[in-house]
Order: sequence, then C-alpha cells, then structure tokens
Amino acid sequence: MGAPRAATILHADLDAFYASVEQLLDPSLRGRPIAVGGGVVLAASYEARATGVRSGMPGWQARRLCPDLRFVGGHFGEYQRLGDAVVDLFEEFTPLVERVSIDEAFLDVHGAAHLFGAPAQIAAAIRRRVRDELGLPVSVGVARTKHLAKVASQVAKPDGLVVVDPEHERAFLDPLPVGLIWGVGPVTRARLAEAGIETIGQLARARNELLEPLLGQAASSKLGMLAENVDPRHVVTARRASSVGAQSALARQPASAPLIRSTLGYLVDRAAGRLRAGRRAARTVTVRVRFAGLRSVTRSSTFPVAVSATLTLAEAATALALEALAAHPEERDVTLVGVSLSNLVGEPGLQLELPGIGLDDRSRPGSPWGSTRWGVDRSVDAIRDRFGRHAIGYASSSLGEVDRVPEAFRTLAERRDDGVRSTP
DNA sequence: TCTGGGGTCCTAGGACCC
DNA sequence: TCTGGGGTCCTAGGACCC
Repeated sequence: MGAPRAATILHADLDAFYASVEQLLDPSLRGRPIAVGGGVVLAASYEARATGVRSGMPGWQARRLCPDLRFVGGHFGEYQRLGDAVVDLFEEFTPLVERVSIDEAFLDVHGAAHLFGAPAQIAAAIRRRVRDELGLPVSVGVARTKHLAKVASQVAKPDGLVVVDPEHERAFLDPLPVGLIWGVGPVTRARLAEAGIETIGQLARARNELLEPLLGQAASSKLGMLAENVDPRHVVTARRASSVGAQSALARQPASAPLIRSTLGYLVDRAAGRLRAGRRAARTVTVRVRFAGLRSVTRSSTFPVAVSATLTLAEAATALALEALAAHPEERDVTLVGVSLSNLVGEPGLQLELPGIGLDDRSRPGSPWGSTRWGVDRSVDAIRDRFGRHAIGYASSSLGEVDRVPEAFRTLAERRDDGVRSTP
C-alpha cells in the first residue's frame, strides 16, 4: 500500500556459510561434500546438500545419505571474523544495515544511488567484492520490501542475484511455494496444503474466513499480508534482545537433583554473565527440560524485582526444574536442560536486587545477600574480562565433559545487541 | 539408535483489577 | 446476591527462524 517505491532493499545471504569458510581455509575441500559438526550437521556444503544432507540432521543419518561426506571441525573464530568483515563491507555502501544473523543482513540503499549506482548495480558490486576480497559466495535479493528481498535471495541461491522489479512482483510471487514465506514452516505448510493451498498466489487469493480457523488470528493476518505483498517493515539497524538464555543437550541419563543443579549452574552462569555485560537484569526465569522422546516441558516464574545475580537466578532455575521433574514422575531420563531470562530491565530504571528490597530479603529480612552477590558477580565478571571465563567461577558452574559443543559455538550463536561487533 | 544452540512471537486460560 | 465487560499480567506450550 501507499505510494509505489523503488526496489532499494537488499537481502544478502552467505551461501552455506560455515561450509564455505571451511572450503576457503582448506582448498582440498572445495568441490567436495563436507559438513561442519559431528554428532549433528551444523552446516553442509552444496555438494553435500545435493545428496539430501541438511543442517540439523544427525551425523549418522548424513553419513548414510552421503558416504563420501567429510566432517570437518569448526573454525568458529573464523566464522565470526569473516561474518563481521562481510557486514563491514556492506556498511561501505550504506549505514542502513540490519544484521539478522551471523551470515545474513538487510540493506536499505535508497540513499546510495548517487555514489554507487542503482540497487542492482550495488548488489552486483557487493557480490563481486565479497567474492574477491573475502573469498565467499553470497546470494542477494533486491526488491521493494524486506519480505520480497528475502524471498528473492532464496530464489537466487546458490551464488546468485535476483532483482524483483516493482511492476512484476505479483508475477514473481504467485507461482512460488508458500514455504518461502517468512513464518511458514512445516506445520503451517501442511495445514495450508490440506486446504488446497500450495502457492503464494493461492494464499493471496484465499479468504480470511478460511485461513483464520486454520492458522489463528495473528498468523493468518500476517501471512495474508505477506502473500498479498504488503510488508510495512523497515530496515532497523539496532535492536536489543528481549531474552537471554542457554541450553545444553545431555546424553540421555536419569534425572537427578545433582545433575540438574550442576547443569543449570553452568547455564545460568553463562546467561547471567551476558545479562550483566549488557547492563540488564531479568524478572522472569524460564526453565526447559526435555525428556527422552523429545517431549519437553517448561516452568517459569517472575520476580517482583529484576535480578542479575547468578546465584539467585540459579537457585530459582533449579527449583523450577525440580518442580517440573516432580510433575512428571513417569519420565525418568532427561536429554536437555535449558534456561531463559526474560522480562528484561535495563538502565535507566534498573533496580538491582539491593538490600531491603531484594528477593533474598523476603526469606531473610535485612539480609545483605542481595548486595553481596551483586559484588561477587561484578568481581567475577571483571576477572573473566581480563583472564577469560575459565579463570574463575562458582564451584557448580562447570559442565565439564558433559558439554558437547565447543564454547566458541555457543558464543557464535549468541545474538549480539545494538549492532555491537568485535571490529571497530 | 530421533536432533545443536540462541532466539522471536503467538495462543489460551486464569488471576486480578476497575 | 448468580452476574458485565475490558484490560493487564502471568504461565505453559508451540511454531518458527538462523
């Protein structure tokens, strides 16, 4: 709706990013099916994908599909460095860069034409420079809205460029499968298929009275808008996360209080450290426990004041997890434990758990624990800043050999706030 | 031998308030 | 004395994204 606009939004998506970096680092891997990961496929090269290998797939299944598959260890630091370098390159063309993840970003180039030419030329230049200077393939979609640009980059993959002219948007969208719409996953796709809807064109023509009972109110109106090609979103350069969490898959094992306590000790330690690094505190703690058979349950509780102290959060998380286990006595084994901190409060307005108003004081009137814990956490944070996170910690905060993924992978997966990056 | 880790948003029921 | 509507917050679960 509104006045017609030119196609100035770019969506740039690095192709099979982790796998491409591995092939860049080791030329003998180029042109071969490779996967990053081990127990599970974190990324697969296009050669591997051709055999059906997909990210998230268990390693044994991937090997069965592709006997030639080479698993390579992840150079997570390199992924971070190269991902940052790509975004720096984008920012040479426009300050309006919205980083969606390590390997994906939106750019608004409406003000860049006089310097760098038309959006399609900018897209071509970006692709060339990322290839020449960093050695990586990147696909780019160019269109009038974020959604169209994103769909276009998916269509462009691998290593391609698709420009959607504003006059031909309907013709571009109509024949595409609904699964290309942002927000349509396997469940929604199956529901739509039952109603005979498989293409975006069919979805755009479907009546809301048909969709709403099928998908719910919010989803049907959102999808309806995207299918009808209405997307009011703008490119946003800075955005703060609304929750901070950590989780860990465990080798299937009986749920015991010590296991829960030590695992959550480690996970809360990580999450709370990030919380404090962002000068924030949380009011809500949510714990997730997954049982064998992938069934999972959550428990959450909300404090009257925001909390950032590791021990206070860990106690709350442990209590919630034990409660969840007690509610399911039929489940003996756990396969995953996770924690998420939400309802975040930042400065200004951050009322840390201080003596006299803190949580601890509800059970221990006048207890100075709130401030003591705050001081201890600050000291631990400071020492870790200087010497690394293993230099110091709570006795219960180590996962030891239980941790199945490298620490660097966890760090890589974190969404960083406010466009803050490690490069200047 | 059925799956990693970090996130966002939505729904539905219940408590509570006016 | 059996009965209204609206709003907000909390909780549990689920779909989806990278």
